[in-house]
Amino acid sequence: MDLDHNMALLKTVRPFSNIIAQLRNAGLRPTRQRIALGRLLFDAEDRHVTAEMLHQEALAAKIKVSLATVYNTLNQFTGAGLLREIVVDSHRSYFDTNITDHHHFFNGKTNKLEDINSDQVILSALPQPPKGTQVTRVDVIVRIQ
Amino acid sequence: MDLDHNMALLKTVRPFSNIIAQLRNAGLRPTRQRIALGRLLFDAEDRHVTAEMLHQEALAAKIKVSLATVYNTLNQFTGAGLLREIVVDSHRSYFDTNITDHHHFFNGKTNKLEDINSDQVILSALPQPPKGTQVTRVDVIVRIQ
DNA sequence: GTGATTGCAAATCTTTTGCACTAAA
DNA sequence: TTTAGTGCAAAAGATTTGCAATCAC
Repeated sequence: MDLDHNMALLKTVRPFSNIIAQLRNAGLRPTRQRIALGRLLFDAEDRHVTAEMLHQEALAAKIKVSLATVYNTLNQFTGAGLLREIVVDSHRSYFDTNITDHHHFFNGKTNKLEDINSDQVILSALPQPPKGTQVTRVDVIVRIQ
Repeated sequence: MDLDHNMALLKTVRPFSNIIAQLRNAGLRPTRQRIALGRLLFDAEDRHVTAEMLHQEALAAKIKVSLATVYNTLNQFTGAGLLREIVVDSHRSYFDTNITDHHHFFNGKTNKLEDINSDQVILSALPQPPKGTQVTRVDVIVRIQ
């Protein structure tokens, strides 16, 4: 039995998500809006969205939700560890559904993010953090054109 | 007033930088505002500033300059290669006077940046950029608390 | 029912821009 | 004199917030 094939199958099967359970687990009431946004976000492969993008997508899918609620929801999901914010552009916030350890390509022409698997980047030396501090995360951003 | 005295005075006033020549070289007219901001930025060790910070600093130094001009100047300096923009916070732009190849600590508690010398980070593996693109820059941000 | 959530509009914050004025060449 | 640069206020974007209406439990 081929492991890669199994993994691919798992990802294919993932559309039956338990977003409701995830929300409850995070202490967030499973409201219509949160469930709908959660499905848009998690019932697909790894995604990188801005609030505006997700709002447009929701409207296109006939989900009635305000932009303010999209912002609030993205922030709540991030606080709950369901999303990760990626800082690549000082004018816009991107949110990543892939919360495992990994890095990013950022295309400055298309403004699109792309995941880099953590095993593709080897950081063989890092400095000691300043006294009294500890490392919370290391982001590697490969900017491309 | 004799010439030697003038030269001595000039040296006293601008001990280390020649911002006027740098500006001319970059095709930017050496105006009173650009010279003053340039001195604040470059007559010191490596600095990480936001527009608001530099504006406050200018006002404190009795330099009459508007916030809009500070923004414009930071962008022009960056375009001319005198500064580098560092993206660590999706709500604010930081500018770094160190334009050599290096990386950063970003303290999430104090919102302060600190340089990491490029020889302190060893990236021994990086993925191939996607077809049709080329790497323009690699940023390593070590987030600390 | 009650407490959390939502929608909307207004507020806030950062950054850019239009235009008349000023200064550098 | 000619053109670039500046200041100001207004505009533009992104994001947050206050509050009444609505929804989940």
